[in-house]
Amino acid sequence: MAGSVNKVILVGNLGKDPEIRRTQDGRPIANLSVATSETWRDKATGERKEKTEWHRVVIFNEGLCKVAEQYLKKGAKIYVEGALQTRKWTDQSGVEKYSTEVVLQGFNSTLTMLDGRGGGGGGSFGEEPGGDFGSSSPVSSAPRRAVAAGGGRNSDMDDDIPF
Amino acid sequence: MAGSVNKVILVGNLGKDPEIRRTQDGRPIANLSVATSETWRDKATGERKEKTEWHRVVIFNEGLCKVAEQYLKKGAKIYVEGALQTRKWTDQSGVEKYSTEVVLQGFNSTLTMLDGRGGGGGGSFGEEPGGDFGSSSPVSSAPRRAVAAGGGRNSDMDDDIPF
Amino acid sequence: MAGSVNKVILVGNLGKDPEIRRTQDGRPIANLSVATSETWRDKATGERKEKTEWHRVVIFNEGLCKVAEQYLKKGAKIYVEGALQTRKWTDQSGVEKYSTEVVLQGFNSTLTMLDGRGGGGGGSFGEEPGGDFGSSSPVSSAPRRAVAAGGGRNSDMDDDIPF
Amino acid sequence: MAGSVNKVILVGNLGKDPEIRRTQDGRPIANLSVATSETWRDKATGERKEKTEWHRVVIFNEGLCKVAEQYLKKGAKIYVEGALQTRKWTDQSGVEKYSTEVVLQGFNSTLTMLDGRGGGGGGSFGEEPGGDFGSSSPVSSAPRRAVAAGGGRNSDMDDDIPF
DNA sequence: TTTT
DNA sequence: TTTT
Repeated sequence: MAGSVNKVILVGNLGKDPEIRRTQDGRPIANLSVATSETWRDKATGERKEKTEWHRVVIFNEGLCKVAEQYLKKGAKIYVEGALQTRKWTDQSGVEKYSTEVVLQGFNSTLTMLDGRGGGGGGSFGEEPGGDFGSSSPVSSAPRRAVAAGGGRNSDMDDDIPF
Repeated sequence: MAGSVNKVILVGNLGKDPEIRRTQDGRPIANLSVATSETWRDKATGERKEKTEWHRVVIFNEGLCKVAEQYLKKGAKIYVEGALQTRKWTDQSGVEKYSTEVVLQGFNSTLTMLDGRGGGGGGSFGEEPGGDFGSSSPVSSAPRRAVAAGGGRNSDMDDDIPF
Repeated sequence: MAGSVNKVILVGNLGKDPEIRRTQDGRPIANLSVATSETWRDKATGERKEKTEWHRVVIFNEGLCKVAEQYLKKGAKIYVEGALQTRKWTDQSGVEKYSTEVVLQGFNSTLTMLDGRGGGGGGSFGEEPGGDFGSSSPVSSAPRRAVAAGGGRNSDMDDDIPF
Repeated sequence: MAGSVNKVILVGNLGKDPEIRRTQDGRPIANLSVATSETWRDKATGERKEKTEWHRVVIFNEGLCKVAEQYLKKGAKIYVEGALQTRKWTDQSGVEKYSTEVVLQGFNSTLTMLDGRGGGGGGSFGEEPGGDFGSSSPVSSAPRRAVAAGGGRNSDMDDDIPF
């Protein structure tokens, strides 16, 4: 079917370090466990409640895998944007299982660090038009939007807020 | 954990009519099967390819359940916004299974019809502050944003586009 | 600042046909007027109200410009995903003005047709890794996610959906 | 028009402390200046570039205004979800101007703190079904999704995560 | 099971 | 397993 959208947006924390493995032909795949949670106060008891949801995030994008490997650690807060995908597999006892994952692959995926853990402050990454991240400067090399537009903009935060 | 976001946005088509059931205390729950798909052309063969992903959408919100029951049919195109939730259950053979669903429940859920099937054109619905949809006019009664702002706006589409 | 997200998602209708112009070096730019609207029932009077918001959408992405030019018409319903950008300009009387637009440019932009107007049904498009859309088959050539990837994944959709 | 979506998602930092004012009838309105930025490396020169975009965010929701007033400070990193709205006004010289803002109002707006500045760690807030935030415990009282709902769902998170 |  |  044409005309559809499949998008997941998460802001959460890593429950453990990223796990990186490789396909037979050498492409990296990163797996993240991301926790999001809700807190609320029970109306009846007044008690504070919390529920955590765990998300399996799978990164096929090579550049984003590098970012995950180099910069993400257990506890890191991230923003991820990907697509829902349910995968069927058979466990060792021959039982069919399904696993639903948030897949980062292709043009409309994003991974952004929201804290400075692991040294260096947050960074934002997405699939770039021409390939993967340059090895020389993986954090900042992402040639995102051709931002040439709007010449003369000042990015100093303290003295140039237009409103 | 505080400071997290768990959001799914889908635009897709219903694979079958909504299924409505009720909890023991009478609250409705609607289940939708929503298809999204990707199409692309195989680089090697030039062949046109397509992959469909099926999403289980569960609506706990009473007003949105009514909308689903009354207006949605197999084939309908919808926009849904909800949260990811993975649920554990045990099948009849005692095997533990997990099911991941897109849950519409609470303040930040939306269901919008994008075509006119079932009679009546698209409509947009979200959880309203004060409760469920009024029974008298379920489609249009949603008191959404207090739109009083911006007085004097003209909603004619043909003669009042400001740019 | 690193670690930021700037995203706009609209589902709305075109108020007029797309306007295509070209930069001095020949790159196309498409301008769309997209209407979104809210309807609600006034709590006091019970009156049905509606407010329409108009959005200026600017497409710098060459492939999406082609799509806009060839497939979009006044009245078409679309899904767009882009970024907010405010631009400063000076009118003929020398008065400084600001214009805020939804910009589709770069990797994280999407344009999807949600109806079949203009002949051909909905279609989904995004910036592809390697460049612009192939001229031979602009609609379907978008090599989106390499969906075969992920070794062992089964993309048959007819016989193994879990619900 | 029915069947539309108008959504803005930002992750960015406050350029200055929130500005709170009140309507004549005493309802609070908070204005935030939120910066998002893009960084990239110039392909020709190899130079590191950055462009900052400033967003005017206006909060009409009373509970979220309280949160802004009490917890947000210049520099704070936040997640906001709202709708685009363009407002027309006339300046002191009688010149008509337009201002486009991200409006948080009504059911589908969210404000989440992503760092602990100002004392207290991140927190997540949205419009709750029944009214504004309780004054006794503004941070944690948000009765978000009634998470206990969904009979038979297991919300224990420590021992049954599938990955 | 949808849709194109 | 995270985080508060």
